[in-house]
Order: sequence, then structure tokens, then C-alpha cells
Amino acid sequence: MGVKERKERGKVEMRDKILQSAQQLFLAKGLDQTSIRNIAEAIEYSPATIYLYFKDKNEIIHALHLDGFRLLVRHFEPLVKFTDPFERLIEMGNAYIKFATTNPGVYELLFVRTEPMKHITNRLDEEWKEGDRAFDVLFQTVSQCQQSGHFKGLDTQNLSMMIWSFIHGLCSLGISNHITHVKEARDKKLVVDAVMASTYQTFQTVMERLKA
Amino acid sequence: MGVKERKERGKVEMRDKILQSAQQLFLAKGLDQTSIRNIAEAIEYSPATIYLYFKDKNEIIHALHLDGFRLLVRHFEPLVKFTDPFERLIEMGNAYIKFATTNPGVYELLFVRTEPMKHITNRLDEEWKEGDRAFDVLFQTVSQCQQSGHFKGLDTQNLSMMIWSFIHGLCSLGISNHITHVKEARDKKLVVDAVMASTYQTFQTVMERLKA
DNA sequence: TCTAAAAATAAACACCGTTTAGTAATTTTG
DNA sequence: CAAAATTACTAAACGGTGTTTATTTTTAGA
Repeated sequence: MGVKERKERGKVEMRDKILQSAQQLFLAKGLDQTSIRNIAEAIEYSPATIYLYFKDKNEIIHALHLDGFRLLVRHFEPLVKFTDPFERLIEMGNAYIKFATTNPGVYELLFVRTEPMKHITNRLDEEWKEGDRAFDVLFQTVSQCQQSGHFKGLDTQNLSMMIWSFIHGLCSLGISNHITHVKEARDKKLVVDAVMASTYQTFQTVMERLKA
Repeated sequence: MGVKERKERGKVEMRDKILQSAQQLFLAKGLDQTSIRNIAEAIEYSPATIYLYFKDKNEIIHALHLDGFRLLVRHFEPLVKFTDPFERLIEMGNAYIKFATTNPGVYELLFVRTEPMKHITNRLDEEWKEGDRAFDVLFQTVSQCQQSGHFKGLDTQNLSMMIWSFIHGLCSLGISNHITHVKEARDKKLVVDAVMASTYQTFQTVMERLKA
């Protein structure tokens, strides 16, 4: 009597199918330009069917939010090979910026949009586990930096937060086209990358001067 | 024959009336939750009338974007009293954060949303004058800091960009509820303010160590 | 007063997220 | 195996959106 099992399988398959199509459309056209009707058309089902698998559009967005975090974590995995914590910290910054610039749509979903956060806030028991875990990776690295003599006298939590804020600010301004329009601008992507890279380099220099 | 003049006056009055109502609604309910029909209802005209004064919703958003910048500039004006450039730089950061936290809706419009930038990008001849001018205020202050011995050996443009990125990142994460959900959280507004303040303080400490 | 121009709008178009009520397929039961 | 019950799905509707078109109302000048 594997009927129930087959049905269960069918249910998650459908869920995945919806999420897959949704992600594809989100990345191609952006969150706001992707409608439930679009997703329904892509999976060749009626719009109402989607509501049998997801409570509302925000739940789809939140599910993709989780997927996005897994992708971010995957960008961080190769960093274990850097045994020197300071070197690893710098590479984390690079990896983060690379993730944001190569997946701007996903990045927006993770750190700019309020919809996924709302979904979390609504369920009061839940915290933002993924965010906490990702932040902890940074925190641990900063802590190790301090143990080997860097950043003396600075609060680890606040310093970590500061570093995250800076890198996020850079990515955020880049993605939202605010860097392109400051000063020279014009060649879009290339200029943004260049500005972000040199700004980040300045940050590195500042950080390096904080070595004991 | 002051008829034409009166009509002209009437036209700008109507434009202002639309913008005023739009801003009120935007700040109260957010950009996405404010419809042309809402604005029309507020000014007691039909929705179609609005299209006689603005090409589309983006043009309204862009007009408010300009107003928002004027508000930001007004937050910076009292800073001329700080003659020491480094002290002024710190106060600029405080003023920026205060502006962002007390006017989150306006801040989002200025530095997070892509709509106003799109409107600018579409008119290729136009640059982002307001952004340039605001950035220049920061640039000049940083430059003066360097002239009085701070931040030696760092590129002024990149350092300014870095400072802006950090402060913006902080504001952006705060407004989008991403700080609330990291670590402790819970008491919302209060915690966000506290986290932002202490993070910013760490930044100040870092900056102060860069004195010659 | 009559006409031409300007200003405002009603109604429509093509979308949107979501719900409801009903159909079609499948499984369980007698 | 047929009937009943459950499941999967959807057509159609609801109340909203931004925007356009055709029409009406208001105003100005001769």
C-alpha cells in the first residue's frame, strides 16, 4: 500500500516544481514583475492550484529565501582552507560581494526585501535562524582575528556587525543602481565593480592598520 | 489679461497638491500600498486627472525623491557649526542615521528603491545631481580631515565611498528589519537603535585610530 | 450668446493576489 | 464491481492595481 507514499512524493514534487519555476521567473523578471498567474502558466496548472501548496505569495518568497541562504553558505564553504583568520575574513568579504553581484536577485531577497522578514516576524516563535548562523560564521572569524592580535580593544559583536554593515552597504548600493549614478558612472556594471572593488580595498587597508 | 498666469499657478498648485497627498500616503502606508486611486481620492479628483499632471506613478515617485533629498540636506545644514572636520564627519554620520531612522519611508525612497534610479537612467542626459551633491559634501569633509592629518595614505574618493557604504548598510539593515532578527532581537525599535548606535561607535573608534 | 479650447472624468483594458464553489479523478468501502 | 467518499484541480468571481480612451463639463474669448 505505497499509495500514500506515492502521493506524498507527488506533493513535494509539485511544491518543488512551483518553487523552481518561481525562482526562475523571479531571477529573470524580479519579484514584483512575477505573478502567481505567471508561475501557474509556467507549470501548466491553474493559479488556484498554487494555493493548495502555499498559503500565499509571501510563503513562496520565504521558501526561496531559505534556498538563497543555502546558496550563500555554499559560497562560504571553500573558505575553510584559509587557516589564517584575518586572511579568511578578507576572503569572506570577497565571497560575499561575489555572491551579491552574481546573484543580485537572490541577494535582494535575502537582505533588502522586507517580505521574508515579515513572514518570520508573523510567526513569533521563530527566529531568523539562517541569518543568525551566517552572522555567527563572521563573528567566529572576527573573534579568531582578535585572538591572534587583531582589532584590539574592540567589541567582537559590534565589530562584526560593522563589517557586515559595510559590505552589505556596498552590495546594496551597487545592486540598487545608486553607485552607478554617483560621480563618473556611465559604463554601468564595469564601473560598479570597479568602484566596489576599490572601496573594499580601502576598507581592507583600514582593517589591516588595526593589526596590533 | 492675467488669465494665463492664473492658470499656470493653478497647474503648479494642483501638482503640489498631488505630491503632498502622495507623500502623506507613502509615508503612512508605504510605496507599494499607495495607489493612484488612493491619491485621487485624497485630493478629491478622479484617478485619470493625475495623469494630466504626471506621466506615470514613477514620475510622482521621482518628484518625491527630490523632495526627500531636500529634507536630507536640511538635516545636514546645522553641521556647518562644527569647524573641526573630523568632528563634523562624525556628526554627519549621526545626522544621516537620525534622518534614516526618523524617516524610514523617505530613506527607502532615496537609497533603497530602484524606481527613482530607473527614472533617471531612462533620461540618459540626466545624472543623479542630488546624489552627487550630497556625496560631495561627504567628500569635502573627508578631504579636510585628511588635510588635518587624518586617514593618511587613503584615497579620498574611496574612503568617502567606504564611509557612506557603512552608514548606509547600517541604516538599510535597520529599516528592512534584518538587524532585529540577528541575535537577541525582540524589542524591535529599541534594540535596532541600540545595535546601530554601538556598531556605529565601533566604526568611530576604528576611524579615530586612523588619526595620524 | 456661441464657439473653441481646456480640464476633468466615466468607463474600459489588462493585469494582480486570493477565495469560493463546483467539477473531475481517484481511492476506499460496502 | 458499483457506490460513496476523498482528493486534486479549476473556472469564475471579488476587489484591487496602473493606465488609456472617449466623452462630458467647465472655462475663455469673439
